[in-house]
Amino acid sequence: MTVRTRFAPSPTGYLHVGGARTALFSWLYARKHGGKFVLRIEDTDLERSTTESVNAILEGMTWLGLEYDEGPFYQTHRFDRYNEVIDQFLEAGKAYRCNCPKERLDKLREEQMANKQKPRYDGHCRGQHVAPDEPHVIRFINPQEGTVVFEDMVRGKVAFQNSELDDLIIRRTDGSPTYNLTVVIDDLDMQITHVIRGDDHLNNTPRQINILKAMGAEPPRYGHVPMILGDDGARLSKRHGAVSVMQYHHEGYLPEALLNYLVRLGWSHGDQEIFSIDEMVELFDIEDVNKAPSAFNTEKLLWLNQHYIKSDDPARVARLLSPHMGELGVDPAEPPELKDVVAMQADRAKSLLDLAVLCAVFYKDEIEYSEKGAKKNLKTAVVEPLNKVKEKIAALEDWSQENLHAIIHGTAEELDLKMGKVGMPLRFAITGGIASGDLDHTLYLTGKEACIKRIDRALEYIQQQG
RNA sequence: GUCCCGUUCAUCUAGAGGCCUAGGAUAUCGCCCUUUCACGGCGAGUACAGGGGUUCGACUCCCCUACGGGACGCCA
Repeated sequence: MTVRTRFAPSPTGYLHVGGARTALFSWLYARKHGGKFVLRIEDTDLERSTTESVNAILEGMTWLGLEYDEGPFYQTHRFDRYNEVIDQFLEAGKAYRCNCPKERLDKLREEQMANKQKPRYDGHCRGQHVAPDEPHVIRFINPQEGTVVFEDMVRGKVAFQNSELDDLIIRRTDGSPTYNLTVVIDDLDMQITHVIRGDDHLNNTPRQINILKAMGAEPPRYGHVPMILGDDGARLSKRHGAVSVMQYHHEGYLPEALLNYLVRLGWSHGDQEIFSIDEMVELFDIEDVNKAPSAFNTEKLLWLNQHYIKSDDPARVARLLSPHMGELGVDPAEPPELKDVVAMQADRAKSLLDLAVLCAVFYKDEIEYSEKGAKKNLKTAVVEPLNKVKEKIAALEDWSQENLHAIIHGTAEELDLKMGKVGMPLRFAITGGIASGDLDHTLYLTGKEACIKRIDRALEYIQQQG
């Protein structure tokens, strides 16, 4: 039997990190077992479903690289099939029409709550004859005795009393089928073998198993993964900041960093923190996922992002960085080569946004000084060393890091100054205070012409300050 | 309210009855490296929710309590 998993979001918003993690687990499970990963769009809620949301979800999956093998399938295209099953149920006496007015249902619920009972439909219309042409819903006849037991891949054995369940609606008054019915039919028709989903669905599982049994089918295996909480331990929501996967894209996160972070949330493999996609596929096991919800921690995500920024191929990082450079108004196509700048600057960036700022100075005509930095670094005392370095640079024919290194150190020696007295103002003159790598490396990438220009400008600035 | 589920450092986690003086990672702090900022290296503090059992022995098994989350919809 080939493994078939699925991701089945409802298109009522963007792809959020919780959904992304569930999708990742599902995808990993399929990949690990050489199976198929199916994407299904659960859009039976006509009111709230939008194509923008579908696109947003697709976009998020693509960015993360969670490619699906089949789909996307839309539930709205499958109404005939759902109705077929509902009609069969009706014929076989496994479902019935119900015309209980809302008022009756509300009252029932209130009474049950007052009696400290779980609110549930009382089966009032079970024996009644409701004519097909009057407004009605269809309810599934749920067994009222016995227990539904299943072995969940993450929770272990889970049992629900049938007496806790009621006759749920499977077709609305407007004729549209409802969630618990459609998932069951789809998972069956799409031959899903392993249903990996958020644990907010745990309570739906016994109902779905009962429907499946009524169809004479065997239930798939289930794995309910705990949800993700915000930093404060409360359910993740917009007030926690970025929740949408694409938001992370825009904020300069690498997809592999988010993936790595997400896979470690609720799952681990010994002491290992860094996982390539291949390692995830090889090592991940849904059975090892924790049962408890975990809190999303941006600090750790940031650490992983930095890790990938500094250890990925600089050429690749440069490609991802380019658009962000453009946003800062510089053109990274000009020399120096962006990948060289990235190679030098990557260590100090936690995001591509940071990195863009760090790299932009190498492409600007005019750099800005921070007031505090200028006050500290550009004093009359530094005029002499700056001038000297400038002269030597101007005379330098072979533009190499080694020669620049020699110039800087030579100047310090000649003037009998400590390295810092030469290096600090020089670095400030060249970068305007932006952190960068070795001074000679920084000068080298900045280029001869720009170096001279920037030193001149610093000297001018000092003169103006008097 | 009822049902279901969960609970190890601030956070993510290791732990399958003796390996635990509870390990790793992030964050924090300190030291080292260093022409800056980082990176890197080394080090520090911080946790088994509480109470009862079972056992020679419990973070690990059982029960109760507390706390947290989920579900209870003509949403998915």
